[in-house]
Amino acid sequence: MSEMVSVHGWMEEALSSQDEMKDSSQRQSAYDLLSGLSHEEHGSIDGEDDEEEEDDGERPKKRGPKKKKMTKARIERFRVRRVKANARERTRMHGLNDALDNLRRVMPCYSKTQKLSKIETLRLARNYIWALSEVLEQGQTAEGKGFLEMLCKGLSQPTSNLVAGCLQLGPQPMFMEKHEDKSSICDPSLTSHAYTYQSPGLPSPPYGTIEAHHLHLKPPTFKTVVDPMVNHTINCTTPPYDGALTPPLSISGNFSLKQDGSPDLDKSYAFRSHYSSLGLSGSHGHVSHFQTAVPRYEIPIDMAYEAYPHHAIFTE
DNA sequence: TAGGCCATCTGGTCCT
DNA sequence: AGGACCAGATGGCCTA
Repeated sequence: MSEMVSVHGWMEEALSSQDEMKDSSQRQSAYDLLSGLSHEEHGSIDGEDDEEEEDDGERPKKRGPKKKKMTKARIERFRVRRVKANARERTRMHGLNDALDNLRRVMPCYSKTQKLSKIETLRLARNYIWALSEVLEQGQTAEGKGFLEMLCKGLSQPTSNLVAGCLQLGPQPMFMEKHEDKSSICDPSLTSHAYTYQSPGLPSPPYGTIEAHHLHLKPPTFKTVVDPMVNHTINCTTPPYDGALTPPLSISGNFSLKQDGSPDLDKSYAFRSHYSSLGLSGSHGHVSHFQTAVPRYEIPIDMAYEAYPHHAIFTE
């Protein structure tokens, strides 16, 4: 790798006189122009090819076929080959990035302005597949704590918050208990964020901000799920949704409770609620109340959850 | 300023 | 010989 360093050093030196080349394509062509020759090739131009040197006792003689002398034509061929290889590699990486973008679009949450990093996209994709498999195989619902936990497993806190925000749920206490640091703040600005789709609390850095029209909540698109709780079939196939998103619900909004405390799934199917402008008013009141009541949210996380089990999205 | 993320260049390896 | 793929290095950009 020292060779590579020297190559880069050589190129950088050559490039240093071209300060204005900020544009990557410009820089790329400069690289291509200047880097047509590898370190070794470069050395060979002047007939200093190691392979052809006499053994001076300091360097062991290398095995293998002797290298051909670098003629001008050969140098040119190498240069052209290197330039072409660079272009192919760029194209290949662009293809890879396009594929990643496509993957991002089918993730449970998608934002043009707040793109998941590559690694987080892959992790979330894995979790999403896993979570949906669980839904199919074990008849779980694609909503709520369990589903969210599966989605967020192994994700960074910002990504977890993003997913939670998109699904309008906060990471739950049990989920949080996995983390050692419980002294960190609970940040209902996340809830505020969820309400307004702006990003004071959600994982803005390093990803930027979320805007409502950029958020694209993508519910799972499996065909039907038999919900054991209500023993009827829910049609979960949701058409692509491009319209404005409705403000999210609080947890209590998403999971309305019957009078006996059991979840009223007829009223609380998360994704369905998501596309409805109805049923929001109740939760709005709660969220707003919470926000005004606890302006800075410097509460230990378990305390906060006890106090506001239904209204907060807690950060790690 | 450090750290995360990214695009790009590069040389090595494998395959056709 | 040349293309695809890969991983290391590097520098730029952005944010805390």
